[in-house]
Amino acid sequence: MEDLFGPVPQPKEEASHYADVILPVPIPKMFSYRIPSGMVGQMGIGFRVIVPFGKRKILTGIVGKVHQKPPQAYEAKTILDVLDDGPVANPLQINFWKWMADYYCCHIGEVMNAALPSGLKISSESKVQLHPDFDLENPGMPIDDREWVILEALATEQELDLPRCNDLLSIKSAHIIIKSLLTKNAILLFEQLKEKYQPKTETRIRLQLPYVKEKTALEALFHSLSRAQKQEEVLLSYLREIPVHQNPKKNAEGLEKKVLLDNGLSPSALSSLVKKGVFEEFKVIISRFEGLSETEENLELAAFQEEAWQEIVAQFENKPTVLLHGITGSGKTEIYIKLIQEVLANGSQVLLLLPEIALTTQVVGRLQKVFGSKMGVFHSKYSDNERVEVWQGVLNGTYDFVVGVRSAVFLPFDSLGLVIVDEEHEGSYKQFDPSPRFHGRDAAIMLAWLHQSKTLLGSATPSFESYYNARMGKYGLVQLDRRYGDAQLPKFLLSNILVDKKKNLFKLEMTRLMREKIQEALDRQEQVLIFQNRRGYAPYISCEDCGWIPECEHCDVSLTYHQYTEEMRCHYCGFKDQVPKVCPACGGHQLTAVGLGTERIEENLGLLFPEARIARMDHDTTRSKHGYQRLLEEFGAGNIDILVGTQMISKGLDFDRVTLVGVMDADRMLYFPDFRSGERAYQMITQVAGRAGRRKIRGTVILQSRRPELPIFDQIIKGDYLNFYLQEMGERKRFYYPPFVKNIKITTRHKEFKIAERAAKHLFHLLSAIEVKKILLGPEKALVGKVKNQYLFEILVKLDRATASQEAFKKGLIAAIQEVNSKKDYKSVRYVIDVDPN
DNA sequence: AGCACGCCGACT
DNA sequence: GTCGGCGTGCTC
Repeated sequence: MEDLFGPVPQPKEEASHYADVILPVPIPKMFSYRIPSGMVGQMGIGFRVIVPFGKRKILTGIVGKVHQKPPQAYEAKTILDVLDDGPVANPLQINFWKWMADYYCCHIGEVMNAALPSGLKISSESKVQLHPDFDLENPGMPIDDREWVILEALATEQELDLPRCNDLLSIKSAHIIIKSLLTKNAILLFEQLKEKYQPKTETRIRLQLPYVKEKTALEALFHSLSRAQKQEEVLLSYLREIPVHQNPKKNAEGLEKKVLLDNGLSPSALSSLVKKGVFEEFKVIISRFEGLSETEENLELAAFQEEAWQEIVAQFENKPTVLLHGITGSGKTEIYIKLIQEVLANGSQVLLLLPEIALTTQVVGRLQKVFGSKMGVFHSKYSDNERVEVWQGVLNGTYDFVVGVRSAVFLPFDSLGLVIVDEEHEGSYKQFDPSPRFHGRDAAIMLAWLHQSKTLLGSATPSFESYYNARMGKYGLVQLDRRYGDAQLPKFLLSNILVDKKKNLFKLEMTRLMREKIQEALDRQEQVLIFQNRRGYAPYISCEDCGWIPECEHCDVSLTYHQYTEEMRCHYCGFKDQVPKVCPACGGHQLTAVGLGTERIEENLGLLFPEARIARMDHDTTRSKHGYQRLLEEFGAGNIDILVGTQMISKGLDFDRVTLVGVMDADRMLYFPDFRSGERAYQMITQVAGRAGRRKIRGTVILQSRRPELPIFDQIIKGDYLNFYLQEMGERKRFYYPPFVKNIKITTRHKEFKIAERAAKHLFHLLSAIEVKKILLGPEKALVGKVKNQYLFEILVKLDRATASQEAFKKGLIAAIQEVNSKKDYKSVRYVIDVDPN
């Protein structure tokens, strides 16, 4: 503070500074710590700090606020250390975290946990060592046998971590013994902090300076090596790669050890040369990502794309969010590229979100050709170290443009100019399990808003929420209804399962039409995609005599039969069991698989088309990091004739030779007990149909159905999204479904049915007293009423779309949960709040 | 969420 | 008697 007379003299006792620190614990507040005076200038919002927490824990947190108000109710502990020279997160990110915690009713620590790659978190490990004043020969107090075990180990090993102590004593927790030794002043406990992120290094070799500077030294060296043939070979080989005298600079950079030894040289000869001081071994930090250079120069937009692009730019003038509704194959990617190039040229950053499955595909390769090494990829299959490198790449400006999955919204952007959410309607944008249960698209819109920038949503089949916002004028709307290169939309054929069944033409789950069309495609050497949104062999096994169905021991669901591994698995908790030989209920021998999964379709196809090469793409065949990529390459190379798959095959596959797409059970998706089932079915079928005939030949799509007369099929076939939307919206309005209301789902969870139920009822009662316009449904046993031995009850709340009433309700909700939780019967009940559930 | 503390039953 | 089971409360 300054006045006319210059700086105000500092008071004698300097005011203490405090930092409110975000810690990775699920407690809904920040924690205030005192900042040591020497540290004040070295830190601020977004810095990582190390703080003591509780009795013996040390945590890393991020400073969320700096102030000078000492806390009233307690004595603040002191920050132990600042970890970096600069902030790892900027103030804008912290605001983003706060918004997310508020909107999704979770704790800011949980948001931080999700946001930081775990490589940026620091783990603390407690270790013990002998107390320097302690005399092993003369302890001066009674030491029992188990204590001696620890002390003797410490005499030889200097220090021990806690798991090691447990091992030594073969007990689960040694802490009682450790505590006793501590009080006897026999040992000391200390914390060792470990940075998890390890930069990737490579070992390089270079010639020591004397041999570079003076030719005579090198000559003398060769002379002395005349009797060591292997070493001479190494030296010669090195000099062949790096002519040190012509190019001493290159010697300074050295040669990668692996490359040198790849020439079939002896590693031991090299190491003796290193020992002699001829070569020097050193390590350099390298990037985990290969630098790729741009290979594609200019892209040409078709006239209709150019038009759409101009319209998007124009709409951004007065709307922060624009929805690009473009049919499959209309070339949305090209439009994205042009927009991205423009924003990057202005010096701003761009984030492109893709659903998880779309990220591994051709889209990324395509973008890489255009943007090269300026583009970062943020993938869910990346290791922590790789994630940290993308994070730091954004921080230091290596990556101005990132393509990533939903968690890429947490990267440390400081000047976003544009956020694009492709396949905006995809349900997988919503994080479901660990909190924060956020929607990638909605978070992206918020993020863009915080950066004062724009969001483009792209989809062939927009979510009703976005379409509604666009039609109401809240978002801009741009339509693209032509395919690139004027490829034709596929021809749809509805095939009636029931009719074929009657005529006995329904064989191995396929109608005659389906079988004929597949055969025709095979005859023409074209490729076929078969879609069934269910993995495994069959949803369940059933006893033909008594109807018994195997169920999971821990969850309220039947077990899915996987033929390949010959076992039954629970898709909720992963429980596995062997298939019983006889029915445990009646002793019957007729156990048969009921229903249809991808595995069974694969098998059926093998029987019907024995000469065809068939492969399957689902969660089970693509579990490994490159499984997906490999299948795609095989398919692209034409080594596969028929590919069977789940939704995985509906995303981003763009292959010329696919002319037929078969949907095994088009009705299945319509019967989910969920208000979105119609929307989902439309999106799914349209999406997978879009894989057919993306080039010259017109593709064909066959939908097998039991009820082909349903209007939704006609709408899908005509591509009449608007009519489908309007019709469904009538229902949504009548029954108060989103987007007319905002949903919040609250689940209570307890290992006892009655307690979970009663807690839910109690909560329901408290919620109904909140003075906000709302509809409360429940509490009801969840659709899957038991998961992992915990019973689940759900309450569904429908709220007005107005932000104010949502905020008021959420406040009341948190208070209500706290009140229920304070009752001693319900202490161990867990609550899950899901805002905008899927 | 961890983790300590504290109060109970099943054993060397 | 002790070990270790889990219910309860706290974390700046």
